[in-house]
Amino acid sequence: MTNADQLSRRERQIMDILYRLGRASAKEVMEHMDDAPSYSSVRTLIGKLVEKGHVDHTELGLKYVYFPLVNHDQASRSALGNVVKTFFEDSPYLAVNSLLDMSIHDLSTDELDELEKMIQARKNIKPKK
Amino acid sequence: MTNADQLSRRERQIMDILYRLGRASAKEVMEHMDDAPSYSSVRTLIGKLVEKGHVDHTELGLKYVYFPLVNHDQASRSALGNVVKTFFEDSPYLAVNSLLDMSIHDLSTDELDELEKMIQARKNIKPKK
DNA sequence: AGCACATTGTTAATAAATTAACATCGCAAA
DNA sequence: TTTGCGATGTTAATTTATTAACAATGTGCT
Repeated sequence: MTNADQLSRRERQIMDILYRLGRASAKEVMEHMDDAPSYSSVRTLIGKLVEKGHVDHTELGLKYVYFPLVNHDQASRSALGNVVKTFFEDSPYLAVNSLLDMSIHDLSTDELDELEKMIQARKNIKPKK
Repeated sequence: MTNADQLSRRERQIMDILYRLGRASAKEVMEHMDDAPSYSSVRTLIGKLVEKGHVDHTELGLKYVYFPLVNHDQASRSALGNVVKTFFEDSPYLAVNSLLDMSIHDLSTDELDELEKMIQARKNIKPKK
């Protein structure tokens, strides 16, 4: 899976919203676009995503509720991997480094503790040098 | 800086290559596109990026060498931030968590040690609860 | 000087994305 | 029932992206 994305700007924008929300109606998608075009346009775009197989929908009562077909976990790894490849020389270490750096104020001591435990656990799994 | 990106698929693709390489000639950019169009097309696209103010060039000897105008560090933070917002509920903790998870085999014990130290350093900076 | 080569500059045709008008359908309230 | 509302379905016009042909420039070699 290299990068045969092929998503246009608007399509990517909508996919991101769907990943953030999990699932959403066309109207909700529109409300989450800060530069939204008409409702009609949003529906056309979603329709294209459905055609391309990126999105499906269920009929919840009257309205359609759309959701991504590639699951959240897989998509997030892919997105993270791309950033690591593009900006961090393909080194997860450098990426984590930067992430810690830029979010020092957002991480609680509890979370830092958790991360430390997580790293220690990983060290134990790996062979000692 | 929300997301007034406005970059087309090809433009984004070229920007990513420039960020990976730091700087590159049109020819080099083309060689790094696995689905490259003609050399002529690549130059047109780069030209548009220059017009839009995303890229500049210096004349190195005969040829032009292009490079991103937004510096690597700033761009990487932005890209990482977007992924965190889209896929990790805006939580750096969850992102680091996932990054560690997906790259367990790529991290050396030395790197794990480094990360642990880094986290400990951050804990010391923060007030004890 | 004159030619080959590598590069940049200009322009235009084609394809795709974006936008949205208009039509339709189904439920629910009067 | 019929009217209105909230939604979906269809189609088309417009804008933007993508592609690339062709011209021009400039260097270095013979």
